[in-house]
Amino acid sequence: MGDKIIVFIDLEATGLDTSQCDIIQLAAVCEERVFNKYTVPQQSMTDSAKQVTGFTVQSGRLFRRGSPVETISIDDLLTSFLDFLRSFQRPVLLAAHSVMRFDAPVLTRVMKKYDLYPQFQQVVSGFLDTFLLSKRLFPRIKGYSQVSLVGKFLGKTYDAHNAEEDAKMLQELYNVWRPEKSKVAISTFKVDEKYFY
DNA sequence: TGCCAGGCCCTCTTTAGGGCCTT
Repeated sequence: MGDKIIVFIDLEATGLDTSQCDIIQLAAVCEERVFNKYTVPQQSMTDSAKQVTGFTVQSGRLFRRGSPVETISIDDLLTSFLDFLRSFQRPVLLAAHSVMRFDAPVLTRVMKKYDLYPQFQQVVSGFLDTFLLSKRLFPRIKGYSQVSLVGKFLGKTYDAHNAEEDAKMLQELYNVWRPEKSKVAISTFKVDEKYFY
């Protein structure tokens, strides 16, 4: 249980329904190392997802705020993500804001769909939910959205809903918080918890 | 199998329920 590697992740998707949404962008950050890939979703985006993320699909191409974005297949995206995680040479903890509500169920479902879940389980030891963690660390503050936490603790605004920026900001927040191990442990969940499909 | 977090805060509360937060 010594020092686990924490990889901060974020994903943008076609909507909030974890049982069926498609991944559009997946980013992961660990210290100076960065993973960031995009893929064209198979299904249309919800109106609110379009509004929030700024992504659009036109003629099978992905755009963010009107600019074209380089994409790869979802299969390649997932495979290269696993390669990135494996490069740390030990099981990693995936940290994201509300990971238990959103990122973990989506990743679990999609990994299973592409028969990559055994590999995923092999390299990922668990999930750290920074939303739950922030509420334990700072029980009396007003808002716990990532944007408000970044504003409060880092004193800055940023390109929210760009997965890479979100993941980087999350790492910065964590480094500023320097949470006790016990509070981290309480906000950490095993990969194969039964509520993931 | 069947279930879809989860713990704290607020309030039209304490014999409880809904919102937060994530796209």
